[in-house]
Amino acid sequence: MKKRPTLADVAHATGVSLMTVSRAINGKPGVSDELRRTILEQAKALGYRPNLIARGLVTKSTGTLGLVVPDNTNPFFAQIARGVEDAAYQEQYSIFLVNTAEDQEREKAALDSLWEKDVDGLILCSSRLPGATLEKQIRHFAAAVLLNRELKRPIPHSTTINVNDRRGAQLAVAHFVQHGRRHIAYLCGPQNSLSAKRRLEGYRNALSEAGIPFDPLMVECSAPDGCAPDTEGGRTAAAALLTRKPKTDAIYAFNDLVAVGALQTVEETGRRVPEDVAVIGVDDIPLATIIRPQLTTLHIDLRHIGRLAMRTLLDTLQGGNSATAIQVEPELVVRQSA
Amino acid sequence: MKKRPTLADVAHATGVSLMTVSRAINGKPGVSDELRRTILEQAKALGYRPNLIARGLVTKSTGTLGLVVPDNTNPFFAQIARGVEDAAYQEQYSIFLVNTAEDQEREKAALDSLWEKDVDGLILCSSRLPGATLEKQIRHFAAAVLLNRELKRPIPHSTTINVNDRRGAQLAVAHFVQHGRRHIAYLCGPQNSLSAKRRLEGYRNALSEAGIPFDPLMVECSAPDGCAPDTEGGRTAAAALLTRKPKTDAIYAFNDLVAVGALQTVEETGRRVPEDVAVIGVDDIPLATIIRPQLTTLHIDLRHIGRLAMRTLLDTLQGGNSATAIQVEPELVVRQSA
DNA sequence: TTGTATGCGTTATCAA
DNA sequence: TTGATAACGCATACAA
Repeated sequence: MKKRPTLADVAHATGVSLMTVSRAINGKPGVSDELRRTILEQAKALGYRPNLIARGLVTKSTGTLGLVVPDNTNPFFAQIARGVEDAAYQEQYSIFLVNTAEDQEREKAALDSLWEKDVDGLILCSSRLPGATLEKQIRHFAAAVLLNRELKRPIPHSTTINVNDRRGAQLAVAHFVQHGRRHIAYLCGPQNSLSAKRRLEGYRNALSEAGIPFDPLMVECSAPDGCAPDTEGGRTAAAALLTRKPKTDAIYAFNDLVAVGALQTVEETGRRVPEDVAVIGVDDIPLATIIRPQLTTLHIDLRHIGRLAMRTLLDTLQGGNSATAIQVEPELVVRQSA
Repeated sequence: MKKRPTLADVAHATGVSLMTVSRAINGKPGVSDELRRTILEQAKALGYRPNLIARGLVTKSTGTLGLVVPDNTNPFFAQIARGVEDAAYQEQYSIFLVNTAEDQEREKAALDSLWEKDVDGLILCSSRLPGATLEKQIRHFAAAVLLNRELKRPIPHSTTINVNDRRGAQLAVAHFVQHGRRHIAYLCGPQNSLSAKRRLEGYRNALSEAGIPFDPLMVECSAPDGCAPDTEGGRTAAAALLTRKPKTDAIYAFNDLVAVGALQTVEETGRRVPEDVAVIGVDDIPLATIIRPQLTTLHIDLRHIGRLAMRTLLDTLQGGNSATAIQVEPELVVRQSA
């Protein structure tokens, strides 16, 4: 590894002072065009690159952001991360990626670590931390965006971004009703999941609007104690549901993975999708168009959410953000399963 | 945002010198146990956290690593990233995640940016950079691990980790042959892909070992000019192949996504999997067990590779790594599609 | 065992 | 238009 040249090296090579080089490099006024050109040439020749960590020490701005997700392997967060990273690249920011593995201790450690690294801002997805702890941690950062999390009272310099899950659930159920379905089940998500709760609410609202009584037996959990809401969870949940409620003619699933599991179980029990049982998922992950029949689902533009989070963060950093809570609307994409 | 306390603040609050606090915090000798306790208490009370960026400036070690991938959304890289991040968490390192989007300019920018951020080491996946450029960039880092890339001659302080794709392809083809298949096709990956080339080699070798002549018409590209080797690519490639070579009874696909696309097309043309046409993929992504029939595939423990990359990097950083190239062996997982 | 001086690479501030 | 100096928060080297 070559030792990397510093401002002093460039200054020495050009025969000017350190500050003049600094100004030239940063495009600041106060250097004659002629001199500036020579300096930039020298800098390039030497392969000079500013040491952002040293710069950050004095400017109080490191050009780094923290992105905390439960699991970057989950397509949901992977898409968001990609959106964040794309926007960060454009704005010349670098992002620290940290997984919490749904573990509170690890989440706390992650936030502490990010703080130590002096990041300019934080994007925190699906935080599992209790309100008080969360607020205390958030205050360590100059700006924060909370994805998929609501706050009792707003925290200064922080914004929440949530998907309108109630509306989404209503769209799904309304679609079922419109097509004559009456026995509509909900394969719910983890107990402690915020979006799972909201979707249940929307499901119940839509049911009551359609004049269909709510039946607790039509709700089955796809992620029992500690399990993730994945395809396997969808399979077993659907199996349980279909034996308990054989007349089920529509299934609204917590997410696409669960929906696919349900879809497969439905077919394995000799029913056809969508003729006998219609299925709607949430997220519109790539799998939704891979699977046959293709999945009808609530599309959420996750990359866009990622970019939005990034923009909001930057606005907050620059003092120009007033929004405290943002809602993103899902959109029903009708394909083959419903 | 509260201003964060510094060593000086703790020192002042405790009434000792800055250095004594530094020693106490870092667990270095030279502080009486009594005093150390008091200092640590004060530090905790004030909520002191070391500023790692300032520390890095003097110690020449930032505790950060760069992870560069073409696309963190691709399950292949997502798994690797997760492995890297898990290991990093254990070792108290933080990782910068950067996407290149398969774009050389962006890859170069990513490496420059990482350099500016003064990362201790670099994990670079599937670099698209030409050898000379790559080497020059790599030399900027104290240590580097190159995933899925080979080097003409080794670069100091850097290690390559590659999957034994030739062997993998041979395992797949041998499995086909063993089960009486004779018309074995290969749905290849992108032209410029290293692993695609290696897999083609393995395919040809295995064919010749089995006494089956190589027929170029049995090879179809699943990722024509610029397209990604995904499910859609697998579908169109399989369709083209099956019309040209209707007697095909086995398909070895570049990866699982392509394999799934092929599998679906096979079934849509009225053939059964695996009875009429057997299919084998590569990677063993989650989709492989979701899809029906479940995909027989070459399992690669990507998380393990991520952790391995991390360990190798750390060993190099500590001067205790002699390995210059590591091969990881794939394993054939026989499920339902072959 | 404790403290002081110095420097890491950069920018802000003020002087020339 | 240029340059000298201090400071950012911390650790290394050396002195007390």
